[in-house]
Amino acid sequence: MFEVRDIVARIPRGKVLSYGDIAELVATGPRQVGRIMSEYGSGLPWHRVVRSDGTPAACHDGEALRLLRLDGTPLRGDRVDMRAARAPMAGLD
DNA sequence: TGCTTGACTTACG
DNA sequence: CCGTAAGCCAAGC
Repeated sequence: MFEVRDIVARIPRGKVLSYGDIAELVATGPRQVGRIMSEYGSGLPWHRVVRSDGTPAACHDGEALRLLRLDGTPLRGDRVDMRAARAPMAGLD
């Protein structure tokens, strides 16, 4: 699960990653990513991790939007513009 | 070992 | 846009 923490910690400012994307990188299911975040997500920019449709994580959605705005993440209304805000998965190394 | 649950995803209506 | 269903992997009981 260090993988997940490492990846989330490396997400560049103004970019985001979906649970599914992280799940692909760590070769596991999206639900595990969420579960890991709930347990070890402390201290990580969890607000840069959104769902595949661009909606913020299930908790602190208002907080997430606020932080994303501060990060300069391409927001479209109350959700993230995934097309532009999805971080390159090959560069987080 | 088997069932339930969850910061999820995709597809349908 | 919202609700429902099936698939998914791991933890907890």
